[in-house]
Amino acid sequence: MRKYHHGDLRSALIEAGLKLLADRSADELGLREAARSVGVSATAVYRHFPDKGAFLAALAAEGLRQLGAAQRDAAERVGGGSAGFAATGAAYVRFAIANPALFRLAFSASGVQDASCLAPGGGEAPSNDAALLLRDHSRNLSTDQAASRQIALRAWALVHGLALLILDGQVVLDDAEIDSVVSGFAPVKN
Amino acid sequence: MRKYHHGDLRSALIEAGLKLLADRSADELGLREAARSVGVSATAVYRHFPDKGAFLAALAAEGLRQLGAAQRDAAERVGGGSAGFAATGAAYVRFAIANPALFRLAFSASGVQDASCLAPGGGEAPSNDAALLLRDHSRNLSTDQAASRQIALRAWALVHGLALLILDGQVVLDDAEIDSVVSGFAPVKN
DNA sequence: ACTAAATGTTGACGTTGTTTACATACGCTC
DNA sequence: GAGCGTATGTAAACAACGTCAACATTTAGT
Repeated sequence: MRKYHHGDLRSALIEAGLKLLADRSADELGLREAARSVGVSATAVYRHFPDKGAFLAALAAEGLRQLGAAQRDAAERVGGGSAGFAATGAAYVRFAIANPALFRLAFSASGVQDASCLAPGGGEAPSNDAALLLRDHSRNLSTDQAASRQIALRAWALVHGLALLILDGQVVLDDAEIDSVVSGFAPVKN
Repeated sequence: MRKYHHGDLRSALIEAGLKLLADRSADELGLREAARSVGVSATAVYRHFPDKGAFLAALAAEGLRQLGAAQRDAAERVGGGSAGFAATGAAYVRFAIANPALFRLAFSASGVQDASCLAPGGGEAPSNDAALLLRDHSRNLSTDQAASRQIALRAWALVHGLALLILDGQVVLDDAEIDSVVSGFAPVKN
């Protein structure tokens, strides 16, 4: 005997969406499918999200949160510092491998617009842990603003590219090689 | 007075597809839409492609060809060598910016499976110009196979990540800064 | 000229995102 | 507690999509 009102449909949908993203990609994920999997009618979703994009954005936000947490954990496990920086990089790539669809979604253009802490003029404080860790670690490596921006940019681009090349099957790396590629990163004068 | 037979529908569809990818993304691109835009019925497409995936794969292959050509041009324009390597990197990022949907498609997992020249054991000869340029330039920087693989990996990851971060709006860079980030790349001992 | 293959069309099926109109349940005030 | 407004869920419908099956027309080879 199901109740007419679900209780907390919004979170249930998000949880179901995350579960579905384990084997489907984000654009194979259907609104109706998500609704079906929590046992609710297709259009009930629209009481909690204006459209599919908003639903995906919510999933993306959750993905970003999980990524940040994984990175923070990894950095603390090695005692922070510059080893911690490398650890956040490896954690970034491993998170992508472990959650391909969620990772992709978190950084897709339709996702939440503000993973970025790298607007040209320094920008505002990043709103998520992943970006915050990147900014702080980069600042530790150089007090000069332009230099630390370059460091952040290169570090982010490196792990982001590596992650996606692996996800797309363009490149095949074992765990050790991931560490080696990521930690071989070194700030360069320009 | 249109003929019943089109003449060369396959190439016409590909051309139309490329044109459509200028403002739609690859999964917003519809088979029916492509067919419509060359003035042919929806199902005519199936005489030339087994399914939508095959159509997109053909577009991806063309994208990869264009990317390789742009990189080769760029490298030759600066006289090859290690400046040429940097030029291919910048060209990679600029191509992505100029053709976002096509670039994404070219490297999506469903695309042609072999942009990669970076299988673990050296792998086979790459089948496209982009990968070939990467391999050759990396080999010029180190005769040691493992080292040149690392160089290629890092270089590719850097430009790939940078390109996608820019496309996804996670990061905002002007032209000069792209050059600076890309050419600041330096091989590191690990 | 006849036939077989290649190519294009029509119509249909099941799926999707979304809208509109309607139904039910919760929480508030009296 | 009765009544009522709002939050929440449902049902039916629409257009668009990918794809299949059956049919039509054109081309090419004997």
